[in-house]
Amino acid sequence: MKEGPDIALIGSLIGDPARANMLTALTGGKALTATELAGTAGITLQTASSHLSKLEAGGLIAQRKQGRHRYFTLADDDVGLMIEGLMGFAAYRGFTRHRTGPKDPALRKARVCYNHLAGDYGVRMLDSLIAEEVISGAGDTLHLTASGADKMTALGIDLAALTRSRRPVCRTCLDWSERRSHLAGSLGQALLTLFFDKGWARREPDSRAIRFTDTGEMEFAKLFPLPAQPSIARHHQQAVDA
Amino acid sequence: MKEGPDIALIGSLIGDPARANMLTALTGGKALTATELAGTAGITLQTASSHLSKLEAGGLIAQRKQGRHRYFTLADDDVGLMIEGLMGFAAYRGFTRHRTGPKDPALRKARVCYNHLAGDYGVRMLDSLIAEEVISGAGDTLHLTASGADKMTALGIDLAALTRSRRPVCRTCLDWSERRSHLAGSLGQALLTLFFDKGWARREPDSRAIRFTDTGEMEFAKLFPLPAQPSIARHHQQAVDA
DNA sequence: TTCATACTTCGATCGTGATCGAAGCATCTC
DNA sequence: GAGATGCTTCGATCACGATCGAAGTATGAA
Repeated sequence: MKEGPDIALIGSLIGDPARANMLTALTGGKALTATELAGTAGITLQTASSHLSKLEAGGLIAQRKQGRHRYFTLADDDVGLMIEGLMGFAAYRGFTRHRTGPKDPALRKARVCYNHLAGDYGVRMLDSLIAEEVISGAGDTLHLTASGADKMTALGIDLAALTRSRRPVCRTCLDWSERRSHLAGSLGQALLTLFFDKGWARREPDSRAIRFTDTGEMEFAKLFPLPAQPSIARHHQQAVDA
Repeated sequence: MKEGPDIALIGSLIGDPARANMLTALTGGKALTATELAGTAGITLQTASSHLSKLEAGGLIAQRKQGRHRYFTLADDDVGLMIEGLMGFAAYRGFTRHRTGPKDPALRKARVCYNHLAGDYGVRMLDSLIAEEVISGAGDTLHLTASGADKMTALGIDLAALTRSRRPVCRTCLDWSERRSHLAGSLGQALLTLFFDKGWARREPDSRAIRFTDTGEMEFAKLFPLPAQPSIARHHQQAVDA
């Protein structure tokens, strides 16, 4: 017995409601202060401080001092993917937090997943990128094609900078609302940043939801057309049925 | 705040060491009795019973009465994938359970992941299946090709039976030791069953490890040849580096 | 310097949940 | 039937950890 890695440690870190709320908030991608996190979790600053030090000791979050503030973020992409994965599992089981709020449709349409685009739009974007052969790959191994690299450069994305880091350029991330993959990795991050920079989309205040502007919707539809007759329809159906 | 699904519930279920041990044991795929699970977790039968009812209420496990025994299994494939995913995260963070046991190399080579093959051999098998165009697909959407269906049928796999169920035929499952995907879904299960039925491999007693026989090794290498010059080498490197 | 803000540490309280003994129920064997 | 085995339920204990008040430290503002 006692085989394999220890999942109880991570489970217990996530298992506390206050910590889970903080982690969920941090999945929004913005760096938050201890006071802000205490507010979202509904606890005092002292208690929050205790939780935050535990999360940091567990390697789930990182902090950055800036003046008299301490900004907390998720430790890295992996933590974001792991939490988004758990959310997918929980959502599928119906473990929603009591009422599904009014913001729910907006979250399902488009939201921030740590640092990249998730929700219906996120899944559509990856589908389109694959259909247009910007990205190719089988299984979980994705990579940019030569023509895809040209397209991304034309969009104004500095591919050299992306490949310079040690992070993977293209990764899949399981979407909790769609139960299909969207694009993560440094390219996924760069694309979301592009949307913000071009003014095509902006974050809803105090939410993970992303609202596209009218021109943003148009440009998105133009850049990421849906395949007319998706060859993956059969599998998609299975994924929904499963 | 309070957006999205509730991950604290699942976290707290997994967060208890006794429950985590039971779930890990059940990831071996075999149905286990309450007494056996109590043994692996190192607790009395009464305590185990309490934990098991909680896990069942949370939808993570299912039980099946058989005479005076109650056999427990993971509720479905999704639970297995979720736990294997957490293990991958935990292993990568170095959250191993104190000493990495002597069985560790065997586990990394080949093991049962709920109902399909995992470890180095599992990853190699999926790589080969994709390289040989038995399975195709981009991102996380995998499906059998026409020629692949013929090959599987020739092996003695009843594809009609696989597609009859509502489960997906091909799925990816993140491997905690390799940090890459292997094949899950009903086809993944059917292939592992085939190895056992043909006598090519057998389970180590009281372990998730799988030991291939000499002929099993040969047949496996013949059936699932490695691509000579893997086109995915670049991405693989990234995944390892990340 | 003085005050305010942001956060941590200490210490005490308190509740929840893990644990196990004992008793009860179901099923199989003889 | 009697006895044994497998498991659940009840009840009590007990420890750990979540919580917050109070005090202490660091940084910025006046």
